[in-house]
Amino acid sequence: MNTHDLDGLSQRATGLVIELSAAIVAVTDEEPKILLVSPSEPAPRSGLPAGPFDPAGHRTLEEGLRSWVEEQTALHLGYVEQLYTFGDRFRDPQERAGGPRPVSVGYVALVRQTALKNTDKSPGESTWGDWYRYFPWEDWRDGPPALLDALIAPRLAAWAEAAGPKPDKNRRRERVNLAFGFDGGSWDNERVLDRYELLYEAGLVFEAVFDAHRDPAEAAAQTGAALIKDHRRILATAMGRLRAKIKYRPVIFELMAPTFTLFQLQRAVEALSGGRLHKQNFRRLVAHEGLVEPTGHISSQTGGRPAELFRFRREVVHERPAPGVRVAVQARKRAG
Amino acid sequence: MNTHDLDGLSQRATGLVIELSAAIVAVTDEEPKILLVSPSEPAPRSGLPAGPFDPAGHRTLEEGLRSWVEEQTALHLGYVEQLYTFGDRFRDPQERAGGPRPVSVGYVALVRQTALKNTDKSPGESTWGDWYRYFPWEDWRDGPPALLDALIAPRLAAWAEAAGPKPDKNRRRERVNLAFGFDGGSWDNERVLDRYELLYEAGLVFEAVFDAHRDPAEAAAQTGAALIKDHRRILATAMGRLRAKIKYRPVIFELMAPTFTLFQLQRAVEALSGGRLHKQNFRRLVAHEGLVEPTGHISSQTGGRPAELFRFRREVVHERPAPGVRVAVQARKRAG
DNA sequence: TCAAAAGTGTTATCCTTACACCCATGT
DNA sequence: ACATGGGTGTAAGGATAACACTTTTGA
Repeated sequence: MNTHDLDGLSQRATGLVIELSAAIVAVTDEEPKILLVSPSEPAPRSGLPAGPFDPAGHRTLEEGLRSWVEEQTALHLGYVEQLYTFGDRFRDPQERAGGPRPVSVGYVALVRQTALKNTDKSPGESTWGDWYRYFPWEDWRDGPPALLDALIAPRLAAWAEAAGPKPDKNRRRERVNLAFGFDGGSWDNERVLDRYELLYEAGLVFEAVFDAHRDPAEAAAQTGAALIKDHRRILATAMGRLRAKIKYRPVIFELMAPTFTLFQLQRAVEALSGGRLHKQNFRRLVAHEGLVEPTGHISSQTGGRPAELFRFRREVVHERPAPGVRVAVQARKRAG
Repeated sequence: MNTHDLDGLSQRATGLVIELSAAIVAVTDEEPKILLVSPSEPAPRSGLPAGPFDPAGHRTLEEGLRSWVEEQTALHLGYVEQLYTFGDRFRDPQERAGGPRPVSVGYVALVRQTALKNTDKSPGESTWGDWYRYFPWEDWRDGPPALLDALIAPRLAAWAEAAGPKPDKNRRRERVNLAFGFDGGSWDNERVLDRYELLYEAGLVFEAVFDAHRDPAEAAAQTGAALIKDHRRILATAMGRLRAKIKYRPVIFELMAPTFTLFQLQRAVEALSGGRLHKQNFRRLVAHEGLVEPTGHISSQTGGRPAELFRFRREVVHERPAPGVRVAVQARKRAG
């Protein structure tokens, strides 16, 4: 999945191609995972499952996406949601080399842990990767990531104060403080894209260095692993959207096995949210909101006292206007 | 602005064109307005400002949109947000006639009331229209619209119960009840798109009849005024997004003059939300959230006791994680 | 004088958050 | 015994929604 594949196709003539890309998310062993494909080309980086939209063959954009994913990963998608359409010039180096102008429509899809096993032996080279590998600064489950104060804060400060008119400096500083909660502000776990875009603009992610054809040695300043094209941007959008959405739609259950303990559910929410939740209140909350119902069965695989297994109560969508795990991630105010 | 314009352009060869469309919203005299252009073609319907994305000339999608809007309406856009990308086959009748496959990227833009006057005499044929003209069932400010019980409910029920396997019927009935709050459910003012899509699928909006090349006499069942192509769908998306967004982002102030009374602000929120708010609580809320600050000036144009003029407190975005007019539209439980 | 809108005060209720504490299992 | 996770009770504080009521203007 690479713009090279398109040379010679009719899209060439127009200089315009729509690429459909999917961030496919699962939660396994309490860790958030993302499905990746490794292009056969000698590319050093992997990417999301993706493929060009076929105006003649695809009835809708989403259908086109589903067929590409099925072809590349032998995975059948359930929940799929469109995220955003990116069309910035030169996010794909192929474009400078005379390739077509890529416009990419990003999607997020959720699959169950059980589906994961089935596709371990999938065709092609698709693999599951830890999504925090690409955004280490987004994982606050063990407290504020050291990376933030050690590397990101000073680098972004330097970028914000760089040469230029004063209003520009102020605006940059403002954006940094807002997105990262640096100057007394608080960390908003939904602003994943804002943060990634700032790091990109400041040249602190590999993609930025690469896209600008600057010295790859600068990649030493690299924060997180890179993906091809603007796939990491799509992944950031997916993360932000999911973190927002679990609060008012029961999407988390798309990631769970048919039955689960409340603790497993909590871990899954924490995995996406990137923070810890208050156990007792979490349990009361999901019960109170009518999101789950007991199955009567017991799991003894807990490592402690056996736990009751629950299932998702589908009826909840009729009872409440916005059913979701409306949990406040435990406040850990950053120092300074 | 019409796919005809594209014939002969390079896009022709590919059968693919990206159309950029904007729902430009303002609030004047307490009424929500939408900017429309009337194509010079002998089309019976008007549409949103729109134009094709130019891969060679436009640096980003949003920049392309802005340049088309400025060209067509002489209006400079401030706040702009991308909504969704639609690519369903045959939403544009031109496509059946051998035209290129249109993929449209929809945007919503907000402009101030003051900007409105400046463009009354704009070039081209752009005019402001009442947005509830296109969605009469969305305006609950004077109570539940009669249209709902009189026309929409029975027609949708008939559609849901139409021939087909039982699971399909159930699913259709479910969707209708959820979207319109018919069966004891409540009206969620954000589900604008869900409702429009159902009406479209059920053949109850003009566009559906027209697109399917069915007897235009059926347009008698028309609910709301029609727009060209899928522009009404984009407008529905814009409405839903705005109604959601005013609750957690201070976007409403993009529509207000620099200073305003609290009642004007309330009316603007009501105009978008389509419902009434509790006056006393609204005032306390915006004050309490720190969204506004008094200017010290007084307006006597109120029709009653003179009111203090307020302005938006920009600093609020630093103080709260999600500043917005988090108001509950006054509950008017539907009968039945 | 009356209608219309600006404002203030008060209360009951619900939700959130935090803390304390006991229960059952495996090692 | 103790670590780990399951599970219950309760109380303080804040936000919300619904009232009632007074004030100030223009027609």
